[in-house]
Amino acid sequence: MGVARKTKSVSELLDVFGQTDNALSVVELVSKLDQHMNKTTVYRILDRLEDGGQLHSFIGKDGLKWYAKCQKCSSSHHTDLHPHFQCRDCGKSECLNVDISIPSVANHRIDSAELLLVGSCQDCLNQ
Amino acid sequence: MGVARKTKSVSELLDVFGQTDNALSVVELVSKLDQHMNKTTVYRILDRLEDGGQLHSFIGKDGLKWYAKCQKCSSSHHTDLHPHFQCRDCGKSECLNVDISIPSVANHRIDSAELLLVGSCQDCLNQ
DNA sequence: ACTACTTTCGCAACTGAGTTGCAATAAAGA
DNA sequence: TCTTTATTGCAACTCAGTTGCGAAAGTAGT
Repeated sequence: MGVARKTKSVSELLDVFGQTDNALSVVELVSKLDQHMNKTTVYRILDRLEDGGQLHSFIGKDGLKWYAKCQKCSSSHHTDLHPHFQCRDCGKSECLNVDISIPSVANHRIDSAELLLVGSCQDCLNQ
Repeated sequence: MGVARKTKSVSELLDVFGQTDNALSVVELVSKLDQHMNKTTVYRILDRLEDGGQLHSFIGKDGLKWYAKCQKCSSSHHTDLHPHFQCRDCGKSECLNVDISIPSVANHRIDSAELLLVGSCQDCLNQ
């Protein structure tokens, strides 16, 4: 389905994603939008935006959920297969513009893959 | 540090891992060992075993933590870098004996990587 | 075996991310 | 404007994982 109605909450959330190229954790979004909407609403809108192909999500190294804008994703399937990077120092995550190859595995059907790289980002290396 | 004392609980937990080559979710372990030890104990022993290099862990597609036996891991760093597979039908996870190449990323220092493949396992394909 | 020391365990209470049900609200089309 | 239906807020809940502390059990020394 995705988003059916352009509500104020939806545009506010999209605005936040429009202001950055980084991925955003749900926790961060909920607290950033705390004055504007309920956390349940944040969760539900993120769901719908992912459903509609505007956002994609991944699980960070600590098990928390992150969302980022889609570049080449479609609602049917996410063609924009790319790794994600998470900085162990500052915690920020980002999408990487790198192609990855998914190994084929005997006797398994692979539907999707998620590669998470953990290390130090540029900002944290320079200090 | 790892495990300093060979307690009954530690050997029971290692026994469970000895009986399978699959990865085991913490949730599964806690419920399987429910009659034998407290869940806090399970969490703490798993921590110590990972610390000592006997087990390694990864985060499943739903954000839950999984553990598996180490083959070539050391306590200093896990040299046995391999992807993990999780079946979207039955939920089971396993370590894959496949080498993966970690892309290098400009202006980032990569310390570790985690590749999770999601799809259908052999058992679920055959039914 | 006994003692002393230190790690480990159980318990109970807690934290925090994510979910659910339902009544109230607000888009969008007629 | 009216009606329909998606969306929102709220409050309560679920459940994985954590914490503090007193009790129990390894381990080393004698």
